Amino acid sequence: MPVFALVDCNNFYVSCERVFKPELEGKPVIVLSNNDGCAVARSNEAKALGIKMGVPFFKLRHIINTMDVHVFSSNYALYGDMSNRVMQILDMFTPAMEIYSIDEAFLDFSDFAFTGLKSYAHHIRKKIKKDTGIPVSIGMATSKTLAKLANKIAKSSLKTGGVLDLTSMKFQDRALEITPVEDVWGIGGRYAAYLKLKGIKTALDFKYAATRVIRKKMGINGIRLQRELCGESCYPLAEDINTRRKSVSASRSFKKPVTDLTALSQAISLYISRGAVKLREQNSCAETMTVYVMTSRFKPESFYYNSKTAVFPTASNNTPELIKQGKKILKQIFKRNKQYTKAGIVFSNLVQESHVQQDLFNTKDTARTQRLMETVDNINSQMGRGCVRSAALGSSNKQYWQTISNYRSSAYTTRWDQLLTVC
DNA sequence: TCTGGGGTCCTAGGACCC
DNA sequence: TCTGGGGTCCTAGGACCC
Repeated sequence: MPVFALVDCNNFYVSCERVFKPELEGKPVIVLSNNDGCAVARSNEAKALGIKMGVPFFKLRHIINTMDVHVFSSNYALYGDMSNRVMQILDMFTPAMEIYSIDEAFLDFSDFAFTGLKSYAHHIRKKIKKDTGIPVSIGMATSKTLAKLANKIAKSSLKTGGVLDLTSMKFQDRALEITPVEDVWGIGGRYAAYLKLKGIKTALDFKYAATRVIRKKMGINGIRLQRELCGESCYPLAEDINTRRKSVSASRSFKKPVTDLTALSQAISLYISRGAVKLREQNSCAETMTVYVMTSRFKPESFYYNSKTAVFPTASNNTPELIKQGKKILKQIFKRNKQYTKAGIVFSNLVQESHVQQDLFNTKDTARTQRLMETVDNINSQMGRGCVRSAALGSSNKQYWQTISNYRSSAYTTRWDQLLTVC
């Protein structure tokens, strides 16, 4: 029988900031999303003040000022690097693991013949805290969904000491009983509302609910979820999940609404060039590209969204070529007199660079443009993103459609000029 | 005034073909 | 008056995750 351990960093972004500012320990701290838009990470003290996940920053101003909440813009260079450190340590403790997100990983504990899973998990926990400064919680069970659930309880209940082993049937139903149905991995707000109407309020209710009811609304995944809660594994460990994505996207909300095509065109060109870098990093080419623009969804009376997808005769990851196509699409979906607040692109139907079907009628020198892209990527990775860029992005570094981050901490671990100084 | 970004999977429905 | 049916492919949209 498989055994999964889910290791999840506690309030990860906040914990990363605290590693370099230990004086913030015990104080309310939040980290904002891109554009300083919403609270996306909160310390326990901030949670205790009632600051909810995803609440817009402007609605928090009052509580932040009166309760002395410390605020950070998100600093992905720092979090990405801290994440790598944690994952490297985890890798030493398991034959196989799946890095599920920036702050969590599933470890394969299936073949561990000994029964001391709990003390092993405590050991891992201590090691990570000592070597990186990041606190983690660990949940163990025979399915990923149950491991998730165990982790959640380990995190919130002090007496677990940050570790909960749910591999034995004995405690499973008790754990499900105290878990609201919306806290089950895979059940969001919409499903939870439906389930509650049907009298399904806890994870335990869900486990024993009529399959027909689940199936009707949630499809095949609902059935799998039900089995997972019974301890039967339906989602195997996926290794190397990050090495080759199935789609790559880039988008941003603007500082201020944008109305003219030129500015939108520059923004779209920037997202395409960022997306194309990601494609080249994983040696992929895209067969299709979707471009979309939208106005604020908080003004439903004037809301406008439009998108269009182009299919290329030859899959590509060539920035200038993609920008050319992107501009064409943008012209087709652009509508005048609209207050655009966000735009983006999605590359999908990705194929391996080496497997790209060449277009018979394509007479362009692909080897040459490929070398050019490599050179540009090399310069930018050494000199900083955007050092060499397409003219389509516009000349100014401070475009008004660019984004805000007023509370950014230093890139302590990835830039020499921002290393922490110890006096 | 100010409301994130990047992913995944599934399903319904339309177009097309035989 | 009667007006096929099934398979496949594609896309848009909906749901979820962190």
